[in-house]
Amino acid sequence: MTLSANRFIGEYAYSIDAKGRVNIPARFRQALSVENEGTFFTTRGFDRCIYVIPAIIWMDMETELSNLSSVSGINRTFIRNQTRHASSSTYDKQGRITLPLSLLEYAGIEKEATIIGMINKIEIWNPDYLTENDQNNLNLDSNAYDDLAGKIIL
Amino acid sequence: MTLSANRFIGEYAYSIDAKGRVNIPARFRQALSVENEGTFFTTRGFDRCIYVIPAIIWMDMETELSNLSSVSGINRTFIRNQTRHASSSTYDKQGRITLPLSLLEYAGIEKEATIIGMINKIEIWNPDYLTENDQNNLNLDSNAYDDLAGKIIL
DNA sequence: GATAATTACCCACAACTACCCACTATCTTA
DNA sequence: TAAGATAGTGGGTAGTTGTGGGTAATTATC
Repeated sequence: MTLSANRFIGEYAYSIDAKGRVNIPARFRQALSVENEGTFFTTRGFDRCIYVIPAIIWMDMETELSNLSSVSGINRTFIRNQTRHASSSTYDKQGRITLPLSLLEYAGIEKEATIIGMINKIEIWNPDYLTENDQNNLNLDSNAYDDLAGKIIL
Repeated sequence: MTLSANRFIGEYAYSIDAKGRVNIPARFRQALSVENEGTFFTTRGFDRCIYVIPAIIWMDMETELSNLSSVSGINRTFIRNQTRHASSSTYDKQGRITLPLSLLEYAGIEKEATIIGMINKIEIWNPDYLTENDQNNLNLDSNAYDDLAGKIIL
């Protein structure tokens, strides 16, 4: 089963319950926690969404951060911004994770959530923001989109 | 549980009580005191904040200091500046630490404090100074920030 | 050396979180 | 098609976490 280790694809619709729990698609669960006993990391995404990141990938990033010299002010600010919204997490017996309230607010998620596989990480969206966000990106830079499509073909 | 030993991430809001005690986030406690029975060190941060440093990391720094020749005046000054504001500490049964008044004054902390995990150490901030500080750094050096973001990607 | 001030240790309680169990719907397999 | 397994959702409970305050022990002051 090495084929799809840490490779997430597809879109899923789930609900958030009163305790802030979301289901992780069954297909994602194994890859999320490979070799790390069910541990992974959540943080803010570049867009207005939540990132769920496999431990191996997050740890690499952490290691790079720990190699930055604390003497530089901008390094310190960068480290802060990388870690402040992040936390490690595990899922419960039913395969759900509890999302911090701060992240749910950031992503504007209340009851419904769309989960998208982004190859090496997972995104959790407010379903409305998702389509809106991508439409905006397309409007701003449709040429770049076509370039990518031209290079990365099926 | 080797996964996140001595790896501090996340942001937490706590209050300082009348006795100068702050809670240490439960998730940090174990990593803070690995192999040293609850002992760690507090000192001034580079920014206007308080550092809380695991014993293992502090001891490494002490060792390097002890290798500096005392014949050099600048070495002596450097050693002094590293140690004069530092002290060792432990937490009480509820997981709190008592911060020296001098450090609280240095960081301008009164009732509210923001605690940030900085991978291998912890920072304690006056919530107002924190955002102000990082905004200043960004204004001064946003190019360097973008460079870092380009290299260290999620 | 007696008293005041500070610190360390202990207990108490409310809020929250993690863990457990239960139910339904869907998918798989015989 | 029936039966079992898996997946998604909801809720209860015990343990943990954050916060306040009291008392004894230690340190400082006169």
